[in-house]
Amino acid sequence: MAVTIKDVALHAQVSRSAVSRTFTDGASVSDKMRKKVEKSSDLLGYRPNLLARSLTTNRTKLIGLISNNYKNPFFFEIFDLFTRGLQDIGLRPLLVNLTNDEDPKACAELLAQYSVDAVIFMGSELHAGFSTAIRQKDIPVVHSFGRPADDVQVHTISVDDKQCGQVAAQTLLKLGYKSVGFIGGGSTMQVINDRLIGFETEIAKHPDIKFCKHFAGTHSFVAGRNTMQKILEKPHADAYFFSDDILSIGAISAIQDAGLSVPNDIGVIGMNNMEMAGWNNISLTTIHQPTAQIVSSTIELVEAIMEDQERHPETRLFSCMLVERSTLRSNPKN
Amino acid sequence: MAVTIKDVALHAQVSRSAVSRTFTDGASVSDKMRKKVEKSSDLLGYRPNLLARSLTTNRTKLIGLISNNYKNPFFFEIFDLFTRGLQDIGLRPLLVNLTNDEDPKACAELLAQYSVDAVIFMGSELHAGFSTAIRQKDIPVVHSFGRPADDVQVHTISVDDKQCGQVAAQTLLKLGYKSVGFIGGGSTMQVINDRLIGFETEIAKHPDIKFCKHFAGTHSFVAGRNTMQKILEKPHADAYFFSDDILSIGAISAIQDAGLSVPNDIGVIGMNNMEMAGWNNISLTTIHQPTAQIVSSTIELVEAIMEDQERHPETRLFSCMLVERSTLRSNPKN
DNA sequence: ATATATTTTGCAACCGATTGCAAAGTTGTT
DNA sequence: AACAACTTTGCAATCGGTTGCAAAATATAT
Repeated sequence: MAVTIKDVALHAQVSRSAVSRTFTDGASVSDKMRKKVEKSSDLLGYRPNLLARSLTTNRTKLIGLISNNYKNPFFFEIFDLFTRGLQDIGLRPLLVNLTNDEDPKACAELLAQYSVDAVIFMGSELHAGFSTAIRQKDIPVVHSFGRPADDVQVHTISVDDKQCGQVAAQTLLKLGYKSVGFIGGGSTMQVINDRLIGFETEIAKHPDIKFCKHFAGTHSFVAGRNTMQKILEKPHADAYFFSDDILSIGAISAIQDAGLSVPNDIGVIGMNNMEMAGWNNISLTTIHQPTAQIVSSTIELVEAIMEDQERHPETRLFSCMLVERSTLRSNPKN
Repeated sequence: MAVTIKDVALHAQVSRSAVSRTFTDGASVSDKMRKKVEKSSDLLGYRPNLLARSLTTNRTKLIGLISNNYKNPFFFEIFDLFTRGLQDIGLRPLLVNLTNDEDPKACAELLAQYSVDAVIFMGSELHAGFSTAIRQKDIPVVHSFGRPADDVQVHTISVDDKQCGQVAAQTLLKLGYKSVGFIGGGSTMQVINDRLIGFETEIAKHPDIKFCKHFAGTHSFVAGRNTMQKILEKPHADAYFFSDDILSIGAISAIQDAGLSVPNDIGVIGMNNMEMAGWNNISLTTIHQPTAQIVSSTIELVEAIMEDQERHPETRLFSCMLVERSTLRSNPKN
């Protein structure tokens, strides 16, 4: 069995309180006592049991890390950032995979049973039932990389999706594209809708530009490819903005298979700037979201909320950035 | 504050034991009592605190899920499988990211402090210090998708790497390639070495075949691309077997940029059959590992070990399968 | 109805920690 | 040396549960 505080106390001939105090910072212990306890602890290999501790401190340092986006490699990058960021400050991510519509209510309950200090949801679509269930348990929630439905009050950190759409539109306009399209994942998702609004609003300022939109249903290679194949059966636009890089990559494969060229026949601009977008065989022009900043800001906010539970829900929006590569024409056509 | 067993006992006018018993299966409670308790619990919204429970049961249902492979999208697929598989049987993954050489000893200690019931390491290279540290704490470990160094005794579940190399070699031989190469990630990794051994041994049976090998240092697109670029500066083989799909994909981009064609000028066969390998614009011929089976077998083994800690370390090897796509010539050249 | 076997229940101790409080020990002042 | 002020320590209660044991309740046999 693992060595407990009792063993150390016995060995060092001191009270259990003394041992406890040397392991909680800010507690009052004399140097002499500390030395004595540390000697015994080292000898026996004692570490405080964090779960037992949590019983009295009401702090587990466990953070629920939830996502429903295990199919898009972009989220793996975010995963990496989150897990490292959390463990760097001594917090431990407890994972929940909501990919397959697992019951969000039950999942919220489970997190409560593990007394997580907070919950981070990463992904575009935060299930309303989940967030209310979790908040009802008084567990702080932060939603990152997405926007909740309008009626949900929750801390939100993401890129400015409308601006992303706007920048994409401006980029296409500047390059002289006359007929442009938007291709999104699901039509019901808030972030995708925002990107669409930003894009369409900007395009609408130029009545001579033709506009169309399509939805692929989900953010995946296959969805992008299939959607583009359908589009190519009829007359098409000369450039498309996609709500996710992975869609663009699928679409490009369809375009090329149809014997057309990117960017000569059709221009493509993606969204996210996932690592793959920079690969030389893809070289996707795309809108970059500052993932590292969003992640660290999320973690900071989580820390802050744990201190002050009453904090009012806040929204932090980050600016995007155009990353020019090779899937749009480089000069305005005239 | 959350509602506790005490609140329920008070409300239902029964003892705390009674409440506890209705929430632990196999305990002796009369139907009448159960109904009474359940009524109160439902009303108050009570769920047992799993961490408090763990104090007496010595079971947390927490499983440490460790990886040092957050850069290779193939592992995201495995991640998805593991997290879903675990939560399906009521276990919760506690994540540790070892990507950046975080101190494995400290990490092992941390997992012990959270009293995880077991640890799953997924990745090719299990740090010896880590595994001994964790086993010293009497926490069961299973290593999946990799092989530990020879001197480490630990439960191991993976594909038969030597066989993978062998199958790759046979495939190339059958298609009449006369000069073949092996391109691996790190030269020190056991799995890569095994793949090399399987490959080289098979090739060596045919003295007329030319053989060479290279190491890219790591499994990434860029590493594959750079390595191939170097190779192309001099006379090269006419087909290569890569120890990971992602290397192949990087290499293909280099080959194509050099104005050569896959498979006409150079054949490529990868390893893993990650989802991306099946994308139409890549269509990589590769060796498939049965990931779903490896994952579920790992989880089963973990459950078994938790029952019987004394179980002797065991190795489970799965067969691989060739997946033919478009990066090798389709008929023997003569 | 009584004796016996079986099931159900509550008491109290325990799991591994923390912490308020009062007693004991130090230090400084006069 | 006596006293006050402050620090350090241990006691005992507590966190939210589980569980062995004996008493109470119920079922079964005679």
